[in-house]
Amino acid sequence: MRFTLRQLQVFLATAHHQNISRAAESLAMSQSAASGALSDLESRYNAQLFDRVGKRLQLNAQGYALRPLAESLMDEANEVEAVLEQRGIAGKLKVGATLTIGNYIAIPIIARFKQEFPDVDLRMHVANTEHIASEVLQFDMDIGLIEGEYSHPDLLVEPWQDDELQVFCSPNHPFASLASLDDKQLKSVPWILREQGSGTRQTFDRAMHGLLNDLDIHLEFEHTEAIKRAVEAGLGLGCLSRITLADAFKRGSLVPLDVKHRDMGRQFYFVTHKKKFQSRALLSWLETCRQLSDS
Amino acid sequence: MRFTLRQLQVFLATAHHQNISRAAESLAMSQSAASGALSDLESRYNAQLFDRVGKRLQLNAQGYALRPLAESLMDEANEVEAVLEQRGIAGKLKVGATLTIGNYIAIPIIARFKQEFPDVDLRMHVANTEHIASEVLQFDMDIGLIEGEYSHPDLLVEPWQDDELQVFCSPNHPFASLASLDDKQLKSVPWILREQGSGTRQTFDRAMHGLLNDLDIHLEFEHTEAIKRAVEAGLGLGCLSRITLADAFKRGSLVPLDVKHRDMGRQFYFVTHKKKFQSRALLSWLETCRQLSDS
DNA sequence: TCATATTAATCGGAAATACCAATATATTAT
DNA sequence: ATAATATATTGGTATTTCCGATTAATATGA
Repeated sequence: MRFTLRQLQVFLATAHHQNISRAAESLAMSQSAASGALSDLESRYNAQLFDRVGKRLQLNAQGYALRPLAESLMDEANEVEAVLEQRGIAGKLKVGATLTIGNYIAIPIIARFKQEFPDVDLRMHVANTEHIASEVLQFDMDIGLIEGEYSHPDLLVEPWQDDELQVFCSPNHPFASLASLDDKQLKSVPWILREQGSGTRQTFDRAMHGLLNDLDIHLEFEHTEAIKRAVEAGLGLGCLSRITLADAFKRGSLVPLDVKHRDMGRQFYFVTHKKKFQSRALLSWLETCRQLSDS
Repeated sequence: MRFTLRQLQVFLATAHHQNISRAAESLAMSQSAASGALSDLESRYNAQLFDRVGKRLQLNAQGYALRPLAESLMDEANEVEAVLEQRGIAGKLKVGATLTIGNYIAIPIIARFKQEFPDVDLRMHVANTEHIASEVLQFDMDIGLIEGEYSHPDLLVEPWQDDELQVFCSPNHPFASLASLDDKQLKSVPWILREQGSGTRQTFDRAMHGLLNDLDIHLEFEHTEAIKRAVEAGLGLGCLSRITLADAFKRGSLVPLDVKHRDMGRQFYFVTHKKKFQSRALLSWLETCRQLSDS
């Protein structure tokens, strides 16, 4: 073995920041040491990991090939260190989730996980599917919990649990007492929906296929609470994941509506990087997720 | 990261040899350096990896927990180095196989594999199922190809391909012309079989369940060729994997016999260590195995 | 366009580390 | 008890790592 873990750390930090100085800073070492470590790694193997265009460090093909392996190696080195330090399951775990999942489903999971594994430094970041996928790809996030379908050669996308959208209105709405709605009725009223690009909207659009151009999309919000309040105020019909509506239905502040011949089903997925080492913290997180969605 | 790859190498070599001096020798370093590296690793983390009983170094609980992770880490470090050196798929691959598999099935696989991946240093070691499993457990072997069922919490045993045993006799034997044999006939003649403990014998015993005590086991050999020659000489009936008999049947030097109500089916398995890093060489080997057993 | 800021690479020296040979110490075998 | 075998320790040397300072090259902005 003619490289050191330190050199790999420098390589990874540099790939991350695309900047030696900030990489050095993040590793609490001098810029010269980082520069030296990197060029040492390269010259030892007669390899170019970065293309130096001016003072810019651009990861090249070989560096690109190295990155996932190096990342995985460092994760594993952390596990080794955990055993050496006789720590239990500990470490950092960066989880990304979409709005619906992060605000509703993830909350009880986080509670349970923190209780079972208090030594894991868990960070949850809420963003849209695409953003989460790209962070997982960049190794900036350990796992993503997403709604929309997403596929990429380097990503492992695993179905996790089923979900269904639910059309709803205020109790005072004329539709509130109807047994079910047909296409004509759907076209006759204003809608209040999540914005384009969200997983919820994606599913809605698919479910309303063929009808989409005729629908009156009155308002778009980026948050489920805003939509619920707008619908409550009688501004129109809404369509959101059942999970976000359970409370409102129980209280009677909103009313579920049955829609004919429209499939509102969808799935939530785990998304991870294929080349990433599966740390014990990550495996425990997955385990906790699965346990709580079975019950 | 407060440990080095070198220290981990020393740890692993010591765990392997249970002896610092030979570990040092295998790493081409002095005994004192190895001793120093190991005690450095231990003192840095205030950890005991080995119990020093007299001059014996006995891996203890913590060391035992560390070993699979460390082993996996080093394997992955080798992959990293392969990328740095811009090698293709290369490295060492130690394959263990039982007699039947090693001498018959593995030959064409090895030929194909060497042709496709000439840079992999492939070593095949033939031994019985139990021995192979224990070497895989000790990380002395990357993968085992076994016949018998075998289970262990740290081992991953994956079904690979089907096989069937075949009863056979010499062309001059009175049974040669019979359409099929019943239990009474099976009991009336001497048998020439593989020895107790072999996978082939294990399957035979299971197939002959209820009849076993009444069978006349005339001879036991450790090699299939010996059994075939003895049966050819008219010394009795044999029972071996079909694969080892195809040639003899084609030449007419041996004759297959049909046996009623006896299930001679069995399976071959891949066996690997759960915690082991799957190197590209190993994955390629598995791929080659699967390709050739499909066709 | 020219000055200023930013950044990567390089150099010299200090500190830390890895290594070896020799030696001391401990255990097993005869 | 003695020889043989192993591990740990010590002292000394070579190597490596790192920092601060400097230099060279590139962006930024007036």
